Amino acid sequence: MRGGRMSPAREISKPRVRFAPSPTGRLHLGSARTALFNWLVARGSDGTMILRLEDTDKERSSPEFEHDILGSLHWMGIDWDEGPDVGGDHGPYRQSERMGMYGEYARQLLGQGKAYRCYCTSEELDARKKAAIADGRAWRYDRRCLELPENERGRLESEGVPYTVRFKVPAGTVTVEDMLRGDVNVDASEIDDFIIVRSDGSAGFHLAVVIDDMTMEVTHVIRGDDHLTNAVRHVLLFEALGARTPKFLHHSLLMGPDGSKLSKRHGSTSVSDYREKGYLHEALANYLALLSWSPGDDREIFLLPELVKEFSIAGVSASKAIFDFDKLNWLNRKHMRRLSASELTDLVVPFLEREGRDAQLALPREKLELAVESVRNGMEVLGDAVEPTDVFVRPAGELDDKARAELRKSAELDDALAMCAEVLGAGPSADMESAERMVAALREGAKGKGWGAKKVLWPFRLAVTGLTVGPDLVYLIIFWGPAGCAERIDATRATMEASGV
RNA sequence: GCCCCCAUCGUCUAGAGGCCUAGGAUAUCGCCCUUUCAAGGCGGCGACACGGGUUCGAAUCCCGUUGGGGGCACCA
Repeated sequence: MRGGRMSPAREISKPRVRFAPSPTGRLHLGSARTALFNWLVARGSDGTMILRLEDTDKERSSPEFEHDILGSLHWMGIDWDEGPDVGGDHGPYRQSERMGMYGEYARQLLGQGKAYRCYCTSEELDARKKAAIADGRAWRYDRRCLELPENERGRLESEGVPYTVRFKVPAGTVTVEDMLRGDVNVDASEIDDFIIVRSDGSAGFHLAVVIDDMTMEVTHVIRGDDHLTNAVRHVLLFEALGARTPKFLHHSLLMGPDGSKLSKRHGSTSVSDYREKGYLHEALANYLALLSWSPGDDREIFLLPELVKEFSIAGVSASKAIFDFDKLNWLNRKHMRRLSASELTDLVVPFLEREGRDAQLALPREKLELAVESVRNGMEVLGDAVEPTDVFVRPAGELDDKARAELRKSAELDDALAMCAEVLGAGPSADMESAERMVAALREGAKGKGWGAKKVLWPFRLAVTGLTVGPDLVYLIIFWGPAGCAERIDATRATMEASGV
């Protein structure tokens, strides 16, 4: 928490914040974190959350991605008060629908001499840039079109040569007031005259963002560190437009395990990937919040409402955040543990469906819940319930090789299994308590013979399930019932005899 | 290359000049529990990047170095 200690989120009075993704891909984990920070600030201080789609890049934007972004946000529990789907007083909320507005402001800047037309083509620019770099000079736009002779300008205009509009960066020092990093000062000479209107007449990113933030009355711009230098341009634009500059907070970027910006080569990076993998939305949101934010004490498990209550900008760190898959897994476990058997089962069912586990799905609901419950502490993600619950739909008497070998090794197998049959015969009921009593009785029985408990319990597992690994014995007893278990043991014996033991 | 940001265990972090022999979590290792796999309990390993200041005293403040990251598009 080096960067700065500003007022807690709830001390900000009615902020208007926005999350402004561009629909050029599925919602990235890093963007989700940005959205979460914005949302926490809004919800923690009676503010307004705005969702704005920055879809000015027609080539790369798609409705499919837009759908994924809204869906992923909703899944995480993030909502908004104004946005493309819910409307609001400052709409429209898609930049593609705001183009007319940008044109007006661009004309205003042009009229005031704060911007100028540039007739340089991309090719010319490219060539001059290459030349500059070859000469070892830093390349910045050379202002050729700002200094165009009048007659030349007139000729180009009358010929209708396409042009871009560039912002005329004034000399001086620009200060970005960042809530996390303090004042960031940059000399304007570092910034070249950037393009605010493209040659096709559409607004560029910087113009669109600033006009939107201005007209949407955004008070706090919370976004990634990668925009810190852009903020310099934005401050310049706000000033040129005579608008109040919002407060900024540039949080650190999400990195992969190797320390570079989290990207596909580190594995899955979209929220929907994690949803599909079987992570709980509570766990993902919790984890994302914990990257760069800390409550200041040892607590780590938070539900969204608790996060809203606890989150404060003062607890946000300015340093890098590496995405740690292990810790996410741990948090997912923690959050799964809070779920009831019924809730967990609801979440597991789609995974059983996806894997075509018809047999499990055909189970009566309470049996399925029991099966899921019995394997829950082995689960890291929801999909982990699929394979381990197979044990409950195995045919009786079917042995895998390891189980068969273990059974053969057992010296007093017949005695042990006879004891199992006896104990199982003692009770028809199949609740947790009586199942525990039966296991206890098996232990007692073993003790009575001077054996360790394993001598009886191990063959019990092997004979009932035909496998060497599986859920706790009490679950087996409840699932099949004492009589069912006894039958399965008999079936295993028959198998053993048939194979000549 | 230029500009900007960042710097505590492998990772996420606590730390607001003396509460620091630097705390927690995760990962890892070991032990315990134990019918299997886990889970759980207990314990171990493990960090203030470096160098200068300021100060009675620095992980904390300042400067420099190094390292990492970001930006320098008619992408956002």
